[in-house]
Amino acid sequence: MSAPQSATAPPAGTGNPIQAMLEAPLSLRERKKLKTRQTIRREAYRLIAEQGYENTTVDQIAAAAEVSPSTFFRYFATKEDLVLTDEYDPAMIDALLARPADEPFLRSCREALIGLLRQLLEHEREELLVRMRLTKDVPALRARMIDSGNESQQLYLTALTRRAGVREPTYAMRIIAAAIGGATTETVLQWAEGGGTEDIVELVHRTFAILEDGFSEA
Amino acid sequence: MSAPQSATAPPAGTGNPIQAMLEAPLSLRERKKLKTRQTIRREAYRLIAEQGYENTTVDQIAAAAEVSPSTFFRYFATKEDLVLTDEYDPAMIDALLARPADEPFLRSCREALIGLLRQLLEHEREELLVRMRLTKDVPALRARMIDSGNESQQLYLTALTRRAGVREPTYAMRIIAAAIGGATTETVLQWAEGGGTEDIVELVHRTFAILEDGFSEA
DNA sequence: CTGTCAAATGACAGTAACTCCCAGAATATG
DNA sequence: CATATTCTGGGAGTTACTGTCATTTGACAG
Repeated sequence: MSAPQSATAPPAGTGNPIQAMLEAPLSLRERKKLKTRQTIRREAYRLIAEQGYENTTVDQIAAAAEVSPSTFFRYFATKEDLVLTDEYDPAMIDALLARPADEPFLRSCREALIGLLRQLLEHEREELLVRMRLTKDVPALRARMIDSGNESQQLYLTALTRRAGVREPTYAMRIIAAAIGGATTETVLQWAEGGGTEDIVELVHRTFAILEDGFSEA
Repeated sequence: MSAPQSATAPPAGTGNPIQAMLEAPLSLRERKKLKTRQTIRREAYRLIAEQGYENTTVDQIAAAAEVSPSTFFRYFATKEDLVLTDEYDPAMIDALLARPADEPFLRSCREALIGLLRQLLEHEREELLVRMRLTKDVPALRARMIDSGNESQQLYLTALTRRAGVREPTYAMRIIAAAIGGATTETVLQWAEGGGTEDIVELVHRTFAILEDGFSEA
């Protein structure tokens, strides 16, 4: 292992919430942890690409990353978390709340989503695609992905509630959040199924157009 | 176990898809299987009510139902299936396709859903409530419930596709199915959360009203 | 550089959901 | 009654995950 090049701070960030974490001055310990995490994930993706998700065991991944199985679970609570852990949710809420309060909610959602996707595409397009494709194909992952816990639905609901300045969401808010959540999740999955060749911004526009006109197309 | 009353056909059905299964002439073997299945499920629900879902093991359930663990898995592929297996999906598709083809799709969905719910409420209101409450509370269940595999989304998509008389669903169909699926799932869960005290038909009407007017309420 | 404390790791044992296989029992069939 | 088919129980094995404890590693003070 090479020696650390002193503990001075790296260059300042760009405001990208994902990069921000990488730019903070990290202690040796933190750097090691980050490195371990990345190694585990990288090796996992490699093995999964070779053998498939179900055929790849945690033990194999741990061995490939040269950590003990115990350590694996200290970094990822479950095997599914390897693929599903999402660092963007807070960013999405911020983006939503940053929109003007008098803008129609559907438009706020559309613009926030597009903004976030643009950032993601720029920095981790490939990883995003792999993850989405796995999410679509592996039942266990698909199930947990759509679970309201870490899912868009909860996120839209939070934004709606805060924007209205109330504590408890109304019935209408819940339904709206559920519908938009379902539609946007499906949008991203569709993009992944097409191999990422389609323009996702264009897809998002189509999705929200459908929602806005009350499904009159069907 | 009481003797079968000869192998002649029982009285004709009422059109209820659930009763229909119970009315078919069953061989001894079939009747035993059905009974075993019911026993397992009943004992499982009892234990889960006492101890919670996670604290109840398959071995306990098997013991209570007086079958071997092997047999349990022959009847329910996974522990989750105990709660999640749905016999109504085909009925829902039929109900959807039975609506006039020129009716707006949203209205078809609403009416089909209401019709199905009315039947369910009449015959198994309590079981439905318990299941929905579990589905809302246990993360693993909530996740799989919302999974497109056995979920309304897939079901709406099928109906939309067949009605349009095409093979492959269009992009718009997928988005519409996802949105309606999300909204209706949330509707039923909300009903369950309220303990079933609210009028679910009324909730369904509210949900579809929101969808129809393009979320202008938010 | 040294000693001390907290955090990270690895080894181990254990649990629970599931799978596979095989022998024997129950049911269907002629 | 005889035979074929299906169902069941038992046992052995795999895998994801949990908890505990001793050892190691990095952080920090003097």
